[in-house]
Amino acid sequence: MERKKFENSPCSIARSLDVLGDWWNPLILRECLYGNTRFDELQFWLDISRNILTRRLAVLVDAGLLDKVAYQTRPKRFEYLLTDKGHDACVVLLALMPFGERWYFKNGQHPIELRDRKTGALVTPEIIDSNTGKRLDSRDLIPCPGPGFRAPKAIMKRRFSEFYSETTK
Amino acid sequence: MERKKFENSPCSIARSLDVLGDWWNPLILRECLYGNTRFDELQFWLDISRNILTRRLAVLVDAGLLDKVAYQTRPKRFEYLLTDKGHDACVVLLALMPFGERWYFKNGQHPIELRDRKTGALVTPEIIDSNTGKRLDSRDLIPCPGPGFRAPKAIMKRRFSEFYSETTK
DNA sequence: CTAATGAGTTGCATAATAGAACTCAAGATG
DNA sequence: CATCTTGAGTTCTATTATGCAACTCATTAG
Repeated sequence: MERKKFENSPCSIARSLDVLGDWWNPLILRECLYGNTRFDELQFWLDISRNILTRRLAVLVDAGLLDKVAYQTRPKRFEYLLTDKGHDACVVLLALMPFGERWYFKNGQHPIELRDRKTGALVTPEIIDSNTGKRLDSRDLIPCPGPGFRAPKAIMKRRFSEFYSETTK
Repeated sequence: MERKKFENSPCSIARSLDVLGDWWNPLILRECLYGNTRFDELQFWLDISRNILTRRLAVLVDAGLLDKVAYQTRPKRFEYLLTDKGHDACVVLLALMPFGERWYFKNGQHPIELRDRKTGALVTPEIIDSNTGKRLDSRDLIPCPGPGFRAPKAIMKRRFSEFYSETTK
C-alpha cells in the first residue's frame, strides 16, 4: 500500500511530514547544507542505495526544497542546491541537534557543532516562543483552533473539549 | 530489507531520526501532547491502521518517549503518556509548525495555534541561536568538528575541507 | 443474554528499501 | 586508438513495512 499522504491534513506538522517525515530526506538536506550537493557525494556520505537516492532527490526537487542545477555541460553534470524553502526546512532539522545531543550524546560529547560562517562564533539552536523569548516547554501548551480552522462542530467539540467548554460556559 | 539505523551515526540529527524520522511517530507524539493518549483515540484522530499503531507505540515506549500506563484495572486499560524525553521531542515537532504554516498554509490561514495553558497567551515557536538570540539562518552556518568528533584523518579532511585548510595553513 | 467498549491480533495485497550489478556518455591516459 | 575513470543514474531481486479489513477477547452495561 502506498504511504499515507497528509497534504490535506488540517495540521502544519502533518503537512510538513509529507516531505520531512522520513529518514533520508532530512539527511539529504543536511548534506546539501554541508556542501555535499552532488549525487556521488551524497551517496558516499549517507551510504544510501543509489536507486533510493535517485527517487528521494526527485521528491525533494518536486517538493521545491532542492534545485537540480547543471554545474557543467559536456558532459552534463548536476548538483542539488537548497532553495529558500529547503533552507527553511534545514533550520527545522538543526532544531533536532540539541535533542539528539541531549539524549544520544551525553556529557557534551557531540560530534558536530555549528559556527557562523563569517565570525566563527558558536551557534546553538534553541526553540523558543517568539512572543516571550522563553524556551518552549510543551507541558505548558494547549492547542486551540487557529484562523484557518474548519471542521464540523462535533469534531471541533471533541478535539477542543477544554477550549470549547471554557469559551461557552 | 530492514530500514537503515543511525544509532551509531556520528550525527545528532541522524540519531534523532531513528525515532523521529517517520511520519507516524511524530504524529502520535502530537496527539499525546494534545491529550489523546489512548489506543482508540489515537486511531480515531490519526486514521492509522491499528496494527501499525500497535507497533509504533511499542517503538515509542521502547525508545523512552512514551510510558504505557494502566489507567484502570479490571478490565485493564492503558494510556500512553509522554516522558521527559517525549516532551523534549514534542518541542522539536512544534518547530515544524511555522515551517508548515509558511509553506502550506499561506495568508496566515493555519488551522491550529498554541496557547499557554495558564495565561492563554499565544505561543509562536521560533528557532534561534541561543548565543545571540537571533533567528537561525542556515545560509550563515558551517559545520565544524565538535568535542566528540572521531574519524580517520582522511574522512576528517574530506568533510571539513574548509575548516581544515583554515586551521592548518 | 446480548451488546458495547477498549485494546489489540491476524491475514493479505501492494509498495518501498537495501544491496549489488549494470549502463552510458565524455574525457583522460598510455 | 583502446582502455580507464568519473559522474549520474538504471535494473534486478529479496526482504520489510504499510494499509486495509476482519477477527479475538475480557469485562461491564443494559
